[in-house]
Amino acid sequence: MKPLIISRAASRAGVSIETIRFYERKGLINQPPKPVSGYRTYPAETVCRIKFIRQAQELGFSLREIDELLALKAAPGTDCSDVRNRATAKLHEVDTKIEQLQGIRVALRELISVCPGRGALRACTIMESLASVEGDKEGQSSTTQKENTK
Amino acid sequence: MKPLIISRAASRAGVSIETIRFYERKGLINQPPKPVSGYRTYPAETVCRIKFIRQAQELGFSLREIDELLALKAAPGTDCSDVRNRATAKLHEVDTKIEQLQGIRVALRELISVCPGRGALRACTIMESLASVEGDKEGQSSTTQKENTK
DNA sequence: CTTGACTCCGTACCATAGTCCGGAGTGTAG
DNA sequence: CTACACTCCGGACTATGGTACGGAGTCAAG
Repeated sequence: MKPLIISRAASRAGVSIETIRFYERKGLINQPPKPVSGYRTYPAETVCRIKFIRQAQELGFSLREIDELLALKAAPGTDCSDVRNRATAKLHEVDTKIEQLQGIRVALRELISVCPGRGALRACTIMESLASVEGDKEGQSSTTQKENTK
Repeated sequence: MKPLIISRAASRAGVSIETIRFYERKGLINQPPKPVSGYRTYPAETVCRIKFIRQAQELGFSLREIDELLALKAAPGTDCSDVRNRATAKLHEVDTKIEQLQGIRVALRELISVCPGRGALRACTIMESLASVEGDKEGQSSTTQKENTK
């Protein structure tokens, strides 16, 4: 049985070697001790852990969040509800993002449907509606420089 | 009439001073010439341009894309269809993003609904399904190291 | 005419998720 | 035993959209 050196671990996990090193630097996975001479060998758990990370990424979790998830996994007293709550929070985030994008979609559709689609740019309603957003005369909520700059 | 120095331009456009400078560095807006002595004054067009940028950002355009949009605006022979095509392409991107997020949503919902929601982590089905993704024995599509690393 | 707020400018830094590089060491096939 | 491929390692670089800093100059009020 060939030792699980980094290249094999990477191909098993479906990531690049660089990604493994990156995760090691980020503390998402442990770097195996370096033998006195030779290459590091990775335990099979590391491959699982990387797959876990990729799965969670596909669900929209950031590496930071995944790190927390993995910490929960390691903590002795973790309750299932902790994990479930995180999943629920993420679901809400995803919902919000979808709503925002749907708003964008509506705006884009509107823009496109109204645009004549040919002719000089003068007549382009898209450019117009992007450009003309007049009517707000600064200083509504900003009294000083500082507030705006903060 | 007070001169439109950067702080006033920023508050009128609803961005920070730093953002204006950043856009100047990026070439999205022109930096007004510096007077021999004193502060730069911005033309009103710059404020409009910044508002245009923010509007387009809200529609999901990146700064790079907005730069192109602005270039179109400036080019003499630009046809309205150029702009329309970009908006349409962006609409497709947004649609794709929404679909991806909906896929994520479905997966998260499924995970959450199956999870008991309480009890030890051992029993947490979310963790389980994230962790157990066995069945792919590396090297399906990767013959060499290089391919994986690329 | 001083003080305090502001501008100007380059540079460095933040987060996110990696990717690439180059030199030195190592493992193995021929 | 010698190539050659691979590992190890730190550090630099990518893209995105800004934010922060520090010192020098400037403007306006008191």
